[in-house]
Amino acid sequence: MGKVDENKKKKKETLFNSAYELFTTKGINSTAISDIVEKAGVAKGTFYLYFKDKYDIKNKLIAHKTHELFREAKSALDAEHVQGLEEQLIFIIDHIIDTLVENKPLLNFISKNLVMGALRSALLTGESTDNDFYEIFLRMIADDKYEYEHVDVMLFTIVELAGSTGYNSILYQEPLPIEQYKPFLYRSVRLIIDSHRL
Amino acid sequence: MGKVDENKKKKKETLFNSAYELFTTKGINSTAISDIVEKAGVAKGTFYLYFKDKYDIKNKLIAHKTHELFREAKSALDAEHVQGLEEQLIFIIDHIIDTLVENKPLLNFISKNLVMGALRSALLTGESTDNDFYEIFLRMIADDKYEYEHVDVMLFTIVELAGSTGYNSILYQEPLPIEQYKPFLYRSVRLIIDSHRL
Amino acid sequence: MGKVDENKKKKKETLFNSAYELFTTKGINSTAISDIVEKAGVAKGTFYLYFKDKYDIKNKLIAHKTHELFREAKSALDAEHVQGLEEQLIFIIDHIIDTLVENKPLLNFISKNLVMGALRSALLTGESTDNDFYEIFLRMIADDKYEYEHVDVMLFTIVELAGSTGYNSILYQEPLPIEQYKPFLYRSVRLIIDSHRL
Amino acid sequence: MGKVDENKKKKKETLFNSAYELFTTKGINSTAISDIVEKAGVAKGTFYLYFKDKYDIKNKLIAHKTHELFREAKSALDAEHVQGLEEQLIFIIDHIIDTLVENKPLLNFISKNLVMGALRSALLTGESTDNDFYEIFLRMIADDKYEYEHVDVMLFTIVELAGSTGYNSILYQEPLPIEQYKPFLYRSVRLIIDSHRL
DNA sequence: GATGAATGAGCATTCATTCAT
DNA sequence: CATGAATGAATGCTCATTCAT
Repeated sequence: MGKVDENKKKKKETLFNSAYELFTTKGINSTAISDIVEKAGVAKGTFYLYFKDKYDIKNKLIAHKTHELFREAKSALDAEHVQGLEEQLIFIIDHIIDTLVENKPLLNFISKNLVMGALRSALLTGESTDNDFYEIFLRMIADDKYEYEHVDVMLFTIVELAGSTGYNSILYQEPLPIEQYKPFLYRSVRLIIDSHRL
Repeated sequence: MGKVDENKKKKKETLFNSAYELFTTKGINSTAISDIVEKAGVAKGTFYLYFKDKYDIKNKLIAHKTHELFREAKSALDAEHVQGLEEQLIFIIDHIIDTLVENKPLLNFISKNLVMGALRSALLTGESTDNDFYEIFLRMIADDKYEYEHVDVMLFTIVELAGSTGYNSILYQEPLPIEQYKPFLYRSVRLIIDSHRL
Repeated sequence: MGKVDENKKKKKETLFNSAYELFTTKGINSTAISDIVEKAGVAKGTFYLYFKDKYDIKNKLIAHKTHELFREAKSALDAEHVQGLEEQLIFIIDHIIDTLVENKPLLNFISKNLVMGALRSALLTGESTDNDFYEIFLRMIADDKYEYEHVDVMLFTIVELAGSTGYNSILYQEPLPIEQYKPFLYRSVRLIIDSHRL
Repeated sequence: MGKVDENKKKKKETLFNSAYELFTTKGINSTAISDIVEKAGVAKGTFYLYFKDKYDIKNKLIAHKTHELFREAKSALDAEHVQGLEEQLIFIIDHIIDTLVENKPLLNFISKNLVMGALRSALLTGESTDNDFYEIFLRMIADDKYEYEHVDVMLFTIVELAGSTGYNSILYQEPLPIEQYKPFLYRSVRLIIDSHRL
């Protein structure tokens, strides 16, 4: 990669990071492009060299951050030796929840976009195939000792349930703080998995 | 109610309706207060006599519309003679889903705000107590022949699950069109209810 | 007219005058709306209360100024007792040329828009019918002792010829200064009129 | 001409053609230099190696296109054996009108600049002397069997008249479509020529 | 209460021009 | 010669909010 291309990538990343910081602290609506470029230390026009508008960078950020979240959870899972699909899926959910508990601005940012974003992220980012988490999930399911039917429905239901309840529980402690809600959530997740077992 | 008060209420309602129509067709971000007042046929200053700003009217609209949704579902439930908590809750969910299938702009508008909005709506609207659907749900549970523990957690989990999956299924037909997804959703709902039965 | 309406009309006129001054001195392309409002001493938003954009005010200005030019020429004609269509038309042309010689910025501004603008100005301004110069010309022709055919073609040809040659002669002294070119122009005008006489 | 010079000329021509295409389709004001270079497939900086700015290329284009128009008309005239100045001048006007009828974007572009542009084009382009149409016209006049006075005034008047009326008649069909207006125009042209005959 | 003219800060976006490579 | 990334001034336009009537 030439020096110019290196520089370009660096500029884009700086804009990316600046936007993320501002979106999570001030909110998207209150963040002006002039804020982003000022923080990034580049000229206003430069922003438009890399992104179409504020919503372009927002979408790319959400996809990127969601991706990161799953990638980290999967790495952690691979480091341990968790047996059984139920335990594996709950491990991933638990890891993501713990990460978001520590990073509420991030939770607030990706908010309820998490779910569909996650499963579609490969599409959005256009990144390499080994990042396709949907594929990873399917492989995990296939490797389990049990057989499952309607796996896409199963995954969808679990992810939506965890995402939606986790969001409220973490941010508002309603109806319970997340640590107290976890047992209920994981029980429901297990029930849903069981119900798809052949 | 005096003629003046009547007139006042009417103006407020006109603004309410105009805002709703614009929010659902143009989106909230693209709707200006000047659009709302123009459609409502009142002067710009008048808006500020009734609402603080665009987000004030937005929140009140969401609460109002959510309320309406539950009220209609409850009325329909009362018209039939559905026995058993499972059947009753599923009836309500089913009714709301069917309503939203026919009214996608509304779904899009209340979107994922539905859930918390619903349970908190009494707070937001400050309306009369007999509209408190949380109370209504509690009574339904109390009237069932079984006993339940952690009813608030149970309701929360069900509502979040139904809201989150229903939203995607209706609007994007993912992972399945809503009619095909319903059996899976209702099975999960039943499992969650069962797991809270003493 | 209420005080408010009076004020509105005054604001619009101030914007009109400021725009005209700037357009004629700096040119249209180099005149920003912020220049106009600054000169007019009003806020930027006020401009958009009265005009759609820069080109809206430009078109209205051209129509207005062209109108004025013809109105003044006609008034001068009526003050004298000029006999015969040829003499009358040449009087009007001569009066307009003399006015523009004294006001080159105006000539430069309306430039070649003069002609069509003039004959269509009633349409553009939507002003009262007695300003319709096309009608006035037709009446002048009808009142002449001779009969004419294809009067619309005759007027069009004369006006285009006078406008086009006058513009160059006044502004660039090419091929001759206007005072030296006038005899040639008026001879051509007479020939064209004669050729339409029955 | 060396290969480098050839390449240079080619680049300049590509920019020229791209600019013309854009000016005629999008208009000059709406055409950015970045549009021109993109269409030409050269880098932005390259533009500035050949032209000062947008208006530089515009002026050169007008002169070039006008030139072409006259050159083609003269070629066509030479191919036929038209006798008499009147017939010759009308032949040229007629040829140019017919060309512009088929190419309205071009007419729109050179618009009313045609006239002065034509007579001054030798100056603007700085091209070789045998392209000087003014000289060509003078020779045509000298070769006629009649003698003329004030030939510069005569040419100027004819060219302005034809340019100005033709523009409106072709583009707006006002006051008549060009084919119906032609007899009137040519009659006026003949009258003007006659009036300069000694 | 109701109006709507006026405001002017605020913002997105464009684009001619430069200059290091 | 040619490039094209970077610049940042310039500008059109929006819109929430105010306030005199």
